[in-house]
Amino acid sequence: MPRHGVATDCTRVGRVLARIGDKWTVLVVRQLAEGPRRFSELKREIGGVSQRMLTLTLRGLERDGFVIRTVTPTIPPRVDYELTFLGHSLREPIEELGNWAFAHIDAIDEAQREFDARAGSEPS
Amino acid sequence: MPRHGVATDCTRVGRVLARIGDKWTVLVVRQLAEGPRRFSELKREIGGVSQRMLTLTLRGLERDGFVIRTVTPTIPPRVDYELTFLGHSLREPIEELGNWAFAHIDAIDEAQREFDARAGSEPS
DNA sequence: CAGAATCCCGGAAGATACTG
DNA sequence: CAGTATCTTCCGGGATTCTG
Repeated sequence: MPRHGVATDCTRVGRVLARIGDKWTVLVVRQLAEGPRRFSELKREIGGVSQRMLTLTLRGLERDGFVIRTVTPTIPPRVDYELTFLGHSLREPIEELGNWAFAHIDAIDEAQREFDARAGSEPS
Repeated sequence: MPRHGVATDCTRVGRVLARIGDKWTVLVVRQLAEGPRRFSELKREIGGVSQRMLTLTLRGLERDGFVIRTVTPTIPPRVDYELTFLGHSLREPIEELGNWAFAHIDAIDEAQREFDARAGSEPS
């Protein structure tokens, strides 16, 4: 069993964060967690995402082994995306983060308000 | 107790991810987890970070209430940073993520190699 | 329908120089 | 020592257009 502390190897955590920390990945994973989705379904359900970014996000997830892309070569074509086992396992740490965010978001908000108030009233 | 699913509210998770998902935050938190640090200590220990980015990262963490900044107005000046209680609580989800990353990084690496191999050999 | 290709902009982030 | 200021470069990401 490898012994590792607070954040394990920086590089590893950094790479994972670089993936799930981007703008759309978490939203996509959340939708796919509820079942397979077509491209247009994801686009509609997520809302605010461009085709380009949805494509890039899905490609990244596919490359990392989080998502499987299934093409049905009909006309018009149909493409389904679904989480792999690895993709599903990613839900746990994301959910943890979500729970943490839910629990502490108010404290963060207030800290920000206080900070901004101080910054506004004590310039040089 | 609020009931919330996979990723809680997107906005909340998104804001937290936007903070800890940036390039340097996790590295800084990891160092501060081991105890208070001076600016130059952080800069040296982290390595590769510019003064500018370290400053901005610390300001962001301070604003969010994760870090306390203590100035000792000597000459030369001395500034210490330390995690707040909120900051320490952030270590848990980060560590979870670290553990997850540690456990699955090999699978991700191989998925990437396979994907890249396919992409290289099956162009139109 | 599901993208690929192209153009474009704003912000992230690095390098450098200066300062209390 | 611990920043701030400025400049520049780079890239994420949006809008639009085209295609099998």
